[in-house]
Amino acid sequence: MDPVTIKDIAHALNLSTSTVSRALRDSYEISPETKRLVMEYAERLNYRPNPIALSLKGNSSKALAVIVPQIANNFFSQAINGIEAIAYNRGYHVIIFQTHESYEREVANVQQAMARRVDGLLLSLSSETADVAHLKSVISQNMPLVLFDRVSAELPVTQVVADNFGGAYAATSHLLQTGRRRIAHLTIPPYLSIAQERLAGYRAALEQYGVPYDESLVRYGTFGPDEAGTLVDELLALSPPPDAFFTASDRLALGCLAALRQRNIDVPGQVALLSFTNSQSAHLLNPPLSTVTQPAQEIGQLAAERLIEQIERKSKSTGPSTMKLPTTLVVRESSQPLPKLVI
Amino acid sequence: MDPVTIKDIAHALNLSTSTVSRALRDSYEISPETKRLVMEYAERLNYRPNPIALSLKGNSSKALAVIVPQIANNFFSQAINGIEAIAYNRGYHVIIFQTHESYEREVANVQQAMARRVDGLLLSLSSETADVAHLKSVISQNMPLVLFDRVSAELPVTQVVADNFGGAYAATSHLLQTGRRRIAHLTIPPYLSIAQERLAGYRAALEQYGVPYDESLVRYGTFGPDEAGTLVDELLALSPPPDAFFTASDRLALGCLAALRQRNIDVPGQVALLSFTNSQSAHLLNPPLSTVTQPAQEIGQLAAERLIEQIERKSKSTGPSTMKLPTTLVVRESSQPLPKLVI
DNA sequence: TTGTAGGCGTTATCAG
DNA sequence: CTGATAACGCCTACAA
Repeated sequence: MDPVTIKDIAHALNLSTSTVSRALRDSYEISPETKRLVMEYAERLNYRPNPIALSLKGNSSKALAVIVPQIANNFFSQAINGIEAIAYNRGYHVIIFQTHESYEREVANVQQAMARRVDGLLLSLSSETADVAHLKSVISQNMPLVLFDRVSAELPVTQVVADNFGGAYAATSHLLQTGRRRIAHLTIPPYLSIAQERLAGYRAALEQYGVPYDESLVRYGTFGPDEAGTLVDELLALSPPPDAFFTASDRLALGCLAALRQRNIDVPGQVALLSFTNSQSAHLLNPPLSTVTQPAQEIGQLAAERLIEQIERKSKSTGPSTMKLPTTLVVRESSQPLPKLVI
Repeated sequence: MDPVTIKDIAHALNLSTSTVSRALRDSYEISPETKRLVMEYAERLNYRPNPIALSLKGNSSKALAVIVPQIANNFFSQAINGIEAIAYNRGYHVIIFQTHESYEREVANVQQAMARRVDGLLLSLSSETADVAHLKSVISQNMPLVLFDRVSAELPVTQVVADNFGGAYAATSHLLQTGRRRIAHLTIPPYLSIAQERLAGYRAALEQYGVPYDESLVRYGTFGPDEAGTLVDELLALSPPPDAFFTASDRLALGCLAALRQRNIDVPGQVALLSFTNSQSAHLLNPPLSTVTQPAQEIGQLAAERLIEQIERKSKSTGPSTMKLPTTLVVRESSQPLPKLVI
């Protein structure tokens, strides 16, 4: 019960493989009669061209590689959702790789994807990645590449990100407007572009409000298990302690909230909490979590669209560009104005 | 800067392609000297065999298809995480397809995967899928297939699921033990194996406690947006209204909680809420959500392992079997005993 | 020990 | 209009 090939059809119909091939592609040089014959027979046998043979021939595999740190993460799973939707519509398949935040794994995955002869690469950097030589090599081999979310300014490629600066600025401003002055920033490893941009937005807002930047209020997580507890403790030990937390991810937000609750810190009475997050249940938490939301699915879609464009018209007409999608600040109870102002 | 091929190496070294091929595979019939030469040169040029050519030749693509209803779903993204981990270790790649709960899309995806000549299929049925002819055809073509989570008894293949009956039984028993008697069951479409098993567990527990089964307390969602609100309203309109909700998914649990809260229903005072869920923040909700958790990642891992076994020793030594992984009931505040017993 | 030839499924080129 | 042939990259009889 092996798959039907053109050869099978040719044999059965006493035609040559080239005639059958042309008939199937509805070539103008084939007689209507023969076309009909071939088409019908192919239909009956449920003929499907072998995409592997096509790839080998045409140098196009109709497959995209998606390389992300973690699939089991609200942001990335939503982004992949967007990518898959676009890819499917354009006839591409999506091959998934996880780096598990490891640089080595990222390099290995990129090589594997190249070896697979994918038509293009969508990538979000691991938190360990400081050196992007492996991606420069990808570019020098003319492999279409689009970065999303965690990008690198060193790479002259199209990049799709959320407006992290704007989101962090809005978040911090909101906290300042509601009377907070000692705003801790709990964030992800500093190599990451998004960490830098969020930090910049945070600092810009502080400056705008004349609040001096205090380095000791900024802490970097490392994706370790239960790290939020430690960081929260360190911050609470400061004097004066923070009156607000601005966290940079789902994980940190939930970890931070759990830690605060466990230590019987009143949120938002003692400290407010506001986070970058794509968690579906932010509004159901106690207290509801104010958030800056990234349009994860749209980022995935846009990145996939740009990649496919790049693949299909290999003309370098449009150079690399960075596309920023707006984030959404949603204020929920947890960051409402302080009853009595601190300072 | 095209990828290096065996031919390139052969040319450069004045050897034939077959010699190079054999040298690279470390064949015994090649002189150590030649081997060294070839190996070193290949190394320098960073030669990588073209997997597409290998596939075309060998009939093995080293790729697995994973077909799920939705990637952006805690359960599935965790399961895929497990799948990818195993696949990566065994040298397989993972190609992702989403059915978006559509039967047609599922059929199309299965065909695409077959056309891609993947080595095996991991699938979780869409909620619309009543007819599994497309999968019988997969089996009849000798394509390795493993179902997980949403399975079908009609198919003689290996299936990996959580103990849905046991989980539902434990959940319902817990609610009964804490004094609830009118337990509503808000669940997913009835075609799904997991819906049936959960319903069976629910009924078994009721029977065990001598509480008559009331069909009007069971409602089926359809993955529509904001459907929980309607269902909750219908249930609350019953007389007597339910004193507990047992929901079958993340989505339903969060939707239900939001609806209850919006209607100012005290949870767990008026109604308790307990759910099948893989949400990472169940313990942070207000009130903390008691849950039955499926070992999503382990299900993915086990399914991938079984599939790869099946692929690699094509011997049909081990027939199809159904593997049930235990679920975990975690009781949190929301289903604590009722202060005053309802009856 | 190495080389030659054929084939995996398809398409493109060139002849009839 | 249709057919033979070569090629994509690799492997494997079979020859030498």
